[in-house]
Formats: sequence, C-alpha cells, structure tokens
Amino acid sequence: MNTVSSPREVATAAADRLYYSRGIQAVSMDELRAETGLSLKKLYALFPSKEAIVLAVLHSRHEQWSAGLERAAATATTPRERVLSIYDYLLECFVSDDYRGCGFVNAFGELGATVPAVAEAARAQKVGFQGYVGKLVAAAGAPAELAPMLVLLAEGAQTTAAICGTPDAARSARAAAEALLDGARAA
Amino acid sequence: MNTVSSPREVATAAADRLYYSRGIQAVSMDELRAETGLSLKKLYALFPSKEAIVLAVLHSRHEQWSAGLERAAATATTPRERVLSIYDYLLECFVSDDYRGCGFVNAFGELGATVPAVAEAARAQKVGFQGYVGKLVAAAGAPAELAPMLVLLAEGAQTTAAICGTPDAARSARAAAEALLDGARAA
DNA sequence: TAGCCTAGAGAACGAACGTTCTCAATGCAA
DNA sequence: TTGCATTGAGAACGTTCGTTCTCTAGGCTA
Repeated sequence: MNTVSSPREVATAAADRLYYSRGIQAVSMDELRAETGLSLKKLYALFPSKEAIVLAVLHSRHEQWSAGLERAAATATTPRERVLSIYDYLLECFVSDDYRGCGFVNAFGELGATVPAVAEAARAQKVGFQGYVGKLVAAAGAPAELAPMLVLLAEGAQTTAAICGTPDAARSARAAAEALLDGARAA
Repeated sequence: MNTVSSPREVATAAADRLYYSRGIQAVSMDELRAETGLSLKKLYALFPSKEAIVLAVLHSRHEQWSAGLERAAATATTPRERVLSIYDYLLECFVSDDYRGCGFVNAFGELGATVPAVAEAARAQKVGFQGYVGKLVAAAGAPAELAPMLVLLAEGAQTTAAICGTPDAARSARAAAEALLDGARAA
C-alpha cells in the first residue's frame, strides 16, 4: 500500500468526488485543476481528454464498489448472511448525506447515449454485480432465479435512497431479500 | 380530446423525445427549434428558459407515467393482478428498443445537484409512485411493508433494463413481487 | 393604398467549455 | 557559468450554448 498517491490517483479521486456530487458536465477541467492543484498541462499529460478522465473515474469506482461489497461480505459468518451483507453495504453508502445514487447509473443517464464507452462501463459494472450476487446466491444454496431479483432490490434501493434522500430503502431491500430467501427455502 | 396540439404541447413532446434519448445537456435550444419547426423567438415566448422546458417535460412525463400505470391496472381483474400490472407496464416500456431508463432518474443524475427544481420533480414522481403502490397493496389486503419492496423492484428493473439493454428485468421483478405477495399471504 | 402590428428567421452576444500554446522559471549536465 | 530540456501558470483559441436583438415580410384596419 502506497501512502503517497500518484498524480494520476489524485486527479482520479478528485474528479470522482466532483463528478459524482455535481454531475460530469457540470464540472469543468478548470475546476478539476483548482481542486487537484495540478496544472492543465499536467492533467492533459496524465489523460488525453476529459472523456479519458471520466472512464478512469468509472474504473476506479468499479473497483471501490467491488472492494466495499467484499469487505461487507467478510464480516458475515454464514452464506445467507453473506448474501444479505450486500444491503448492509448499501446502508453504509446511503447514510452519507451526500449520497447521490449509483455513479454508473448517473453517468449512463447523462452520457450513455453520447459516449459509448460510458455506456459500456456502466454495463460492465452491472454485469459484474449480477455475477457477484449469482455466486453468493449459489453459495447459499438458493435457486439461481433469486439472484436477478436480489440485484433489482439493490439497484432500486440506490436510486430510491438518492432521490428520496433517506437510507430507508436499504432496510426494505434487506427485508425483501430475507423474505425471498425464506420463501425459496420453504418451497 | 384535442387532435390539434398546441405549440406548447408540440415543444414539450419534442423536447421530451430529444432529452430522453440523448440527455438534457446534449440537446441545444437550436436543435429543439429544428425538431419542432418553431422559431427561437416562439420557443422563448412559450417558455422563459430551457430550465422551464425541462420542468414542463418532467411534468408531462409524470402524467404519462401515471396514466400508463392506470391503463395497465385497468386490464387486471383482481386486486393482486392490479399490483402485478405494474410490472406488465414496465415490460411494455422496456421492449421499446430506445428505452433509456427512468427519465426522472436520468434527469436527477444529470441536473439534480445543479437545478433544485429538477431534484424536486424527481422526488415528487417517486413519492407519487410509492403512494400508488401503497394503495394497490392495501387494496390487495397485503401488509403495508410490502409496498416499498415492490417499489424497489420496479425502480431496479428500470435501470437494469436500460443499462443491460434487455427487458428481462421486468420478468424477474414480477416474479419477485409474486413471491413476496405469496410469502406475505402464507405468514 | 397607407400605416401599424405581429411574428418568423437567423444573426449576434456574452459566457463557458475543452484543448492548446506561450513564456518564463527551474533543474541539471558538463 | 552556459546551454538545454522540462515544467508550471495561465493566456489564448475555436467552438458551442442559452438568450436576445435586428430586420424584414406579411396581414389587418381604415
């Protein structure tokens, strides 16, 4: 682990913060320069264009999301709890008062139709999450059809928590997931 | 019912089409002028600003969403089917090959942090939908805690269908809703 | 026909953006 | 010290956008 971040990491982290909180097109390169302390010349030496910065942000966000999920899963002791840890991690995210929903959904809505690489990055993150949930569901011995349902609960919770401004959706999602797991076991 | 649309309706409908398919900031006033055939002067006589057009679009989209839900519910014969008609309506939406997710979620992600009125319009639509689902759930004699869960399924299905490009999410959401309704009945 | 009001088409304006360029300051090799 | 390559700060450029303004054509009244 490197405690000193490279300029590229500094720029990516700052861009992530700015883009996520205000929207991508609302943040100019000049603002990113001011936030990072890097010169424009340096920024354009690190990245060929703003689009490349956006893609780097989405890439790092994908990694943080996966790491957060696995960190939450690591605290669980049973396969069933590992499935439910997804919603514990969501709750963690939601309680932040500047939570603004899934960054991939936001980027897709803003740029997905204009910048194909953004749409593809969002798709990749969703497919990755679906695969992760599928693995947890299989490990818990639950039927495979349950996985896409649990995914929908998590996706819906993110937009609902963001727009309504409350973390309640995480609890509803968790309770629904429990009910679905129990129902599948009973059947 | 008026078969001849007012210029305001023409502008709102065209803006809705353009904004939804490409993103709001990606569509200039000049493109809206070209699409509608109205002059810029006329557009600015109808609306004081682009922001006002965006809000009019969201308002009309809210009405279309509610009308679509009620139209789907009208074909159902039992209270339970009326609940599930939500996901039939979603499937209707998803099969359109230019489906791009919930317009309110997209607008919120793009402009919610910059334009408070957009965030409020999105919140109002979500709250309205939650109330609608709550009424259907109550009419079906199901426990009230089910409503927010069914909402999450619908919200998640919209983003998933948009980003992954398939309408499958509607079927998963419907199946999950059925399982939750059945589980609640059994309890 | 004469005068006036409306409205359409698009030029114009000021601001903001992404990107590039200038230029001076710096560090380093010999 | 001299010369050169690198770099930082920010001015500059070309484009695009939202919005306003100009100018002209056309229709209505008398």
